[in-house]
Amino acid sequence: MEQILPHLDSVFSIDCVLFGFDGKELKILLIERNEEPFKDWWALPGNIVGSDESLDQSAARILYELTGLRGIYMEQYYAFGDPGRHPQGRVITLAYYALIRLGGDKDLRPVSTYAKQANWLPITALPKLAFDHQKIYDKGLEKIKRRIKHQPIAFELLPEKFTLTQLQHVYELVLGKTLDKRNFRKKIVSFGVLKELDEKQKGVSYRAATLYRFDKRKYAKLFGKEISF
Amino acid sequence: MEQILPHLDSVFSIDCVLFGFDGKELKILLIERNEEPFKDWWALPGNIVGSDESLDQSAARILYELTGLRGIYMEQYYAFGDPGRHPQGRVITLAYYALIRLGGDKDLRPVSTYAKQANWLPITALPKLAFDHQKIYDKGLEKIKRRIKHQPIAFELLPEKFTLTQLQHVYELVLGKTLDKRNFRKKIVSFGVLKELDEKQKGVSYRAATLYRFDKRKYAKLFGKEISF
DNA sequence: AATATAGTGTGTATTTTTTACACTAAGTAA
DNA sequence: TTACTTAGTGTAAAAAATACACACTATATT
Repeated sequence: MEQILPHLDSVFSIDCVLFGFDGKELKILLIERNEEPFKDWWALPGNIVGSDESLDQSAARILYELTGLRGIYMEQYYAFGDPGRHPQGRVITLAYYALIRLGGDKDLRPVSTYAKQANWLPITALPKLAFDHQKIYDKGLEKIKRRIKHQPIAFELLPEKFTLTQLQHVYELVLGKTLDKRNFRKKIVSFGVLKELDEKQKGVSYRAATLYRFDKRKYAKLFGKEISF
Repeated sequence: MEQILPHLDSVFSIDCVLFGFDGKELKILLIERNEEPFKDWWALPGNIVGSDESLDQSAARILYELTGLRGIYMEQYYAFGDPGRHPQGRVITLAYYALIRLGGDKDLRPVSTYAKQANWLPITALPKLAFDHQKIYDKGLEKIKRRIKHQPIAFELLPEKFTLTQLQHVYELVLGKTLDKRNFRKKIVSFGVLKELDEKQKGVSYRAATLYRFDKRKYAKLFGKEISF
């Protein structure tokens, strides 16, 4: 988002693609703009980088202001700076993606005045986006597709305790293809970063699945080894 | 590089890690600063982004000013913006790497006044670098290590016609490990992006090797398929 | 002409990884 | 007790990765 346009040569902002998973769908958080340009359009949340904060801090602040969440996994992935990308002047923006597990829509905080509303929208049915935000989103999705194959980031979209089926579901949604159940389980277990718990899924009307947890200590020991899907 | 510091809230620059290969070693281009801060230190070449140029254009211009070269493969890879990274104020910098084949040091142009000299230095013996440029370089090397495994970028470091041994040499230098000759050739040929020429290496005092060329058309046909080393 | 030198170019067997594929077990609800 | 729904498991075949050594060829040297 780039509403504040002081008369400087250039403005430096951060835009965020916040991916959320509610157990069913992969969604991103969009805000409906209440100001020109692109009034009434949907846009990625973003803001100007403060003068005393690091880039990562700035991204975390933007996310916090919108969702009230802290400690979320975020990663910088690309800078967009075409001279024409903002109709009112030069705005260079740095894109971050974040991965968030959604427990209902309660995560949403009141939103600042420049937005009418903020909403989690499924990535399978996104509206037209303001500015070059479609490009920013596309590149973000591409990045997490690539990264989920090599880094243990899928867990960031799930609750602390999860079933293997849920984990597979995340992979399938991000990669955009179905995976074989037996092969998936074989592989994910062979990485040795999961801890099997003495606990079962609850509240389901069928056989309850075993719960697992991502084991950071085991993962730390693998340092250097490549994970690959 | 960040010499110009107008009294703005923040300054936005680009720094470049220019990787060059001379047939023997992998080198990067560094400049020796002639101004405070970090006077007499070696630093990555860089400059302020102009108000009417895109980020890629800006990076290309910086490279051109220093080397006289155009049409070089460059890629943006990370933004560095810690509040303390520049002693005189807030400077956010976007890092690019470039891959260049060196044909002797003739590529070097006269250098602007803020630098005493510019030099290609082997990456195996780099001096201490100004600002946070060591961090920027480290991340750049990491990036090309990763990218050379999946994208056909090694050719950018070689002349148009090259031998398989030269190509292997590039991979070994970038990856920092030796590769098996037979397996390397088997694999690289199986990708199907090389065109074998009716031409041999010249001027060597031993059996001349066959020359190859990177075949962009064949590569275009592979779109979507993953290359992997 | 013979020899030394230095890098080119090639094949196969073994191991590891990836893929394809289908049924039984367990728990809940009616 | 039966129907329903998802959990959980193994094996065989194919593909990919690895390990490994020697003969060939062009030139330079004597």
